[in-house]
Amino acid sequence: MQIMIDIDAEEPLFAQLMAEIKLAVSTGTISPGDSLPSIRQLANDLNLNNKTVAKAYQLLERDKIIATKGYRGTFVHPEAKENVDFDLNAWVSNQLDQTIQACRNQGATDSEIRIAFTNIMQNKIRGGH
Amino acid sequence: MQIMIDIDAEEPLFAQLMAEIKLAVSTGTISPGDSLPSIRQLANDLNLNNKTVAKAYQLLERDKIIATKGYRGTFVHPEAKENVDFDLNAWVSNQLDQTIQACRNQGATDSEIRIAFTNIMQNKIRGGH
DNA sequence: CTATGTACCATGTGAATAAGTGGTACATAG
DNA sequence: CTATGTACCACTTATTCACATGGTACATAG
Repeated sequence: MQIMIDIDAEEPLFAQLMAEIKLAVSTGTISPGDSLPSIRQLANDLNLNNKTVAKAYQLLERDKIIATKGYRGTFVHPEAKENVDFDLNAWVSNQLDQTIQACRNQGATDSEIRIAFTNIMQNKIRGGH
Repeated sequence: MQIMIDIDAEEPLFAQLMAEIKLAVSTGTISPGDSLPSIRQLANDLNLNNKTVAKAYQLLERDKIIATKGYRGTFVHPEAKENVDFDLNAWVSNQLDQTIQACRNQGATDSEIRIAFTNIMQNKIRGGH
């Protein structure tokens, strides 16, 4: 498995790494059960920070592309090949897009939508003021 | 109609003004067909900037609380009393809240939700990278 | 000429956020 | 002791945005 990270790309480093690993899974370069390099090892090889690799690994585990087994290391998830096709971010984008379009159709300003969104994300669903 | 604006309040000035006018409508202080002070006049009386008052007026017109008639001035909308009860911002908040909770339930990170939201608001529903 | 709403231009301020870096520490198990 | 993933802490950098301000200008119609 050879991974190239472009520091100058506008795509975040952790996202690039995620994409590369997903690609490796979908192309069969790595298969379910295969072991992956440790966070520290991969960070060292790619000249990345541990946290950056850890972030990518955490998200990949959430997406059931990989599975960490604590001190035993990290492995490709048994159902990785099925799960690489599901893009959570795309799903989220679709959900949000529908809602936003509905709000716009009701006449809401983008500014108002943004403010409402921010309030919700901060659990400040303020009513009066 | 007496309107008080609190410069030190955390509520934005234009929002305060909107709330005051809505209140005046719902309490009957002003009635459909009544004329409202001009933007410049009200800005002067309340010591606000023209743009701030104009913003409040524009949003109130969108919400069909008031109706501007060009050079003839601004008036309380015929159906103002019915429309003051509908809070577009609250409706937007509800829509967004439901969608966001659904995304969270799918495992999406708040950060991911924010990024997807930002991309959509910028019409950059990027697919690849 | 005056007043209406409206449309541009621009600026400043403050807050929130993403991304990444860095360090320390922990329990686990070989 | 070493290596695993993981959890905290704090910090910098850059971007985006809401809000408010200021000025200029326009067509409209009295």
